Amino acid sequence: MNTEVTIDMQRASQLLKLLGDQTRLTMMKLLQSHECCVCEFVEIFKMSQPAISQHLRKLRDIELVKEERRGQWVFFSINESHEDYPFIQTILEHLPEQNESIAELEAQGLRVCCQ
Amino acid sequence: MNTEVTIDMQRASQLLKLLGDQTRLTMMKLLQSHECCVCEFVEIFKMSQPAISQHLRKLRDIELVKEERRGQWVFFSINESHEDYPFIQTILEHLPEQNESIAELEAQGLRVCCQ
DNA sequence: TGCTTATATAAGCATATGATTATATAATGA
DNA sequence: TCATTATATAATCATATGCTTATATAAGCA
Repeated sequence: MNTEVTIDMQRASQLLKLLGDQTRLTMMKLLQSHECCVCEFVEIFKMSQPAISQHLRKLRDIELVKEERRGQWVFFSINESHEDYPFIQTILEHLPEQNESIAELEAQGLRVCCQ
Repeated sequence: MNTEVTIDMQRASQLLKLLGDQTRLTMMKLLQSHECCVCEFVEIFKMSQPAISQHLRKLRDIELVKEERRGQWVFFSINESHEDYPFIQTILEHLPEQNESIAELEAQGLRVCCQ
């Protein structure tokens, strides 16, 4: 017995199912270190815009990510205040950094900055 | 950057997808503290024997669990030597103990012992 | 040997999932 | 205002998933 907060099984399996898709899992890992907008994900994953939006919607529906419109773009970021974020975080910690994808974007001049 | 071993994204999402089913996730948590045979799981989950066997097969196919026949019964246990067991373990640590199901089994005299 | 219990596996089926295509909405800028 | 760019959403579809039913296999026991 320890003092850690546990998460109920139904909730846990729901979260794991969402992370059990390689695209969404990679999105979450990426978002841990960088905010990204939809068109950046489209580039990174070489996937259609609706496909990307639908993955992001699933992550947003259970509030794992937050969205914020800035001009034309909608930026997504990790919701660190999520009740289950500590759980999510320990999972993501085991995954390799995805900085390469971001670096590629930058190299191609496709990284979106809107400050 | 830390010294932790990471697990590639494809492998990670495959494992998370498997754990993203409440039955299999609960099986894994149970198996962490108790070996169980198929008929015990049938009782615990109130689920058909083929359904249980099929979940166990998926867990066994990627070697998250080991099986061992003892007489009529086939006992399943966690494969702690699995390359990715540390990853699995950190996930399971966040989940509530499932001792109650085992206790119920024992109360009903349905716990299988074959020594 | 034949019956019972435990388990595995195959086939079938309903639902879930993740993509595509088409279209709507929202912001920007000429 | 109109065209362009970014995004969301709806409809559709192929495939994956998880269950059921039916059946096969394996061990124990009378």
